[in-house]
Amino acid sequence: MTSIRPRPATITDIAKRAGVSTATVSYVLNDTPGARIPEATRSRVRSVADELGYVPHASARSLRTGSSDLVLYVQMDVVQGPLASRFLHDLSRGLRELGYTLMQYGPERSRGVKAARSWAGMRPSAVIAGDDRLTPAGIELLRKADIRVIAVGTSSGRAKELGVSTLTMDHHGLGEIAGRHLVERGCRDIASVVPGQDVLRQMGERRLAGVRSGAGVAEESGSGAGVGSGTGSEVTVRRHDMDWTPESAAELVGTWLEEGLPDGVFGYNDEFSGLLLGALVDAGVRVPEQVALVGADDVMLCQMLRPRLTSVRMESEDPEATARRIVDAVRGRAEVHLSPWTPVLVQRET
Amino acid sequence: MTSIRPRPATITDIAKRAGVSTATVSYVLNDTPGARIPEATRSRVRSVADELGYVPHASARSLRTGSSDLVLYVQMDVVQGPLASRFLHDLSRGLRELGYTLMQYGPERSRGVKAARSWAGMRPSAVIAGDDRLTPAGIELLRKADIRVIAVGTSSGRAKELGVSTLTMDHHGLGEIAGRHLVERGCRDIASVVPGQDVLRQMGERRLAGVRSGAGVAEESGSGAGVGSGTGSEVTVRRHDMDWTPESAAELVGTWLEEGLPDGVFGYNDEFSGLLLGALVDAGVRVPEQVALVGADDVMLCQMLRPRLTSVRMESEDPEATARRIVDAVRGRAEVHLSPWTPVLVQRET
DNA sequence: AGGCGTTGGTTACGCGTTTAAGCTAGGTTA
DNA sequence: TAACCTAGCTTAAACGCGTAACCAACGCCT
Repeated sequence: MTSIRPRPATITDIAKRAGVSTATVSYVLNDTPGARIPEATRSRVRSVADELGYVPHASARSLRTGSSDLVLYVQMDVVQGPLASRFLHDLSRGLRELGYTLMQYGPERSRGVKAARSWAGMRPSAVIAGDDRLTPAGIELLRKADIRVIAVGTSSGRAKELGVSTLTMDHHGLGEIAGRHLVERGCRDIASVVPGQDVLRQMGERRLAGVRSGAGVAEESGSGAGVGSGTGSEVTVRRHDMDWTPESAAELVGTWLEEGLPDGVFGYNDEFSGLLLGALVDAGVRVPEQVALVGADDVMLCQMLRPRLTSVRMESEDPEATARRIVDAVRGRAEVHLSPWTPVLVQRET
Repeated sequence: MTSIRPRPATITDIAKRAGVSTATVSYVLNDTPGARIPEATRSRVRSVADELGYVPHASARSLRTGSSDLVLYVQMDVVQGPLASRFLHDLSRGLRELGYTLMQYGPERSRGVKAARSWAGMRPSAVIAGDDRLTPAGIELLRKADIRVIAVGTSSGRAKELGVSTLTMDHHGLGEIAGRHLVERGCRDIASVVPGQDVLRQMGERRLAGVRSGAGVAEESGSGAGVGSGTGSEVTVRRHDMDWTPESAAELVGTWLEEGLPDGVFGYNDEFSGLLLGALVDAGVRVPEQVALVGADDVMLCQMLRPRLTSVRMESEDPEATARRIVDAVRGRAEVHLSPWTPVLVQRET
């Protein structure tokens, strides 16, 4: 009370005041099994601790025990939107139940060894990060510090080889669903959008590949033609770059009007698709009569647009089970490789 | 190398290997001013540190120095969406430049003393949290631990009295802009939407009050009538609850069709407005001819909808300055009370 | 030769916590 | 009576780091 600088209470303070040693305080406050402390002492210590507003010093504890309860989630763009927040929520709960604390770090712009070093500094039990932030050297550094690594990304390929746990999203499968749907709907000239932006581009490429595969078009057929599976008629899938702006959407639609309108569009995303839908309506194109449109993620936006947007949603069959598996990886029990979401078509009006 | 459990290198390891004392290593690695170490020794120490993959133990350091570089941002629903992420980005950068590390904690469900205790455990320099998570007792606990508190919320009232820094959003002013705009546009029967959901409701109430004020209607005029400012004709503002679902939007529009269509709607939000727009179009209502619609936040969604959604956007005049002020609060230099966003109307087609 | 300033370090301690090991008083057993 | 338990503590040693205080050796001046 009289001290100028308020110094938080320590177990030493409690010990003095309760007339016991610090060890006793520690035993009481941690309910250490095997410690023989009579109830009278216990309650005395506890009430003093309460009175002093004691709160244990996490740093000191982790310094002593050598391990922290911290799990670092390095913010990334790989998994985003409602899916990410749902996932984060489940994960956070699962970890908390096991005594871990999930902390989000970022937005992070550094990568590789430099990033790994800054993560390792806080000696977390595990790091969950986008695989674009991880390099072999960085992973090695973390492993040496006995920190588990979980790489999140589009493809588990590289990370898997490095022996870290992975969490992937099946963008290819998502694209396949969209491609197949469009072909079944009768589309023969499909346009697939790839975002120009850095991180999204990779995912766009994978989704594009998926659309091709779903539409029964050979991988490398650029803007060429392939044979539609089953139907026998020709299906083409062309790739188009677009930025996340209304102007870019209008420009792309302009290009289509010149070069010939596709009859089916996979907009990469609900958001990209929303912009495209607006631009198409502006151009007087009737959706879905002239152009069918499929988005992805199934966000609320789909239900705001008229016509309502058809979308491919990533469904998690059992979020809790996923969280549990990740917790396993965090504890170092196992190296897990998960891809816990299944793409499902949500058909609406476009 | 031969150790089973990989133990991260410490300065002691480096010291041994470089043939110097730990003090020297510390001096070198921290570039301690005033320490007289010749370049030869410096580089030797550094290379050994590199070789061993040394990374300083954040806990040990903060234990020693008594202060951590950690700033805790407790996730909340009060400030959300694109505004929040932009803000977080600026803040994170500003803090990093000053040597702080911003960490997001949450989603947090506990509150009061219990929450404060768990935050205090990691001895951060400051905690930034929604004011709905803070109680006087919790704030007191944090203050005793010499941790700065920044309360984020709709109204700085309560928190200000408790002597913590505040960061508020002028929801009332936002509503005012919307209300004034609708009246100027000729609307006389205005409907203002308030979300049913917990956290959003408070903000909805404030925005509603703003709409009333902007429309020149007395505060407590429920669904009664007031005198339009300047025009002399009567303006009414009615309040409507709605959930964030398409069904709820349709229901509300249904109510309007029965009770009489308003000629102006403030949808609380772009998202709520988007749902309403869809429902209105479904009902054959022409927007904006029959009903003018104003959202808020000015997210990309506005440019996807047709007609394009008019919105009130919160503009930050100087994000960096804001970040700097907050950093001041974090350092304990000053108790700041900020409301760094100005509502601005972005007129589009609705 | 003695005093002094500078260079290049080292020693020693404390931060708050956990935990293995020891110690004491009283009771039980041989 | 001595040896031996056991309950109920206490002592002391870490953990990794920062830093004030100290120290030896050397060059230089008087």
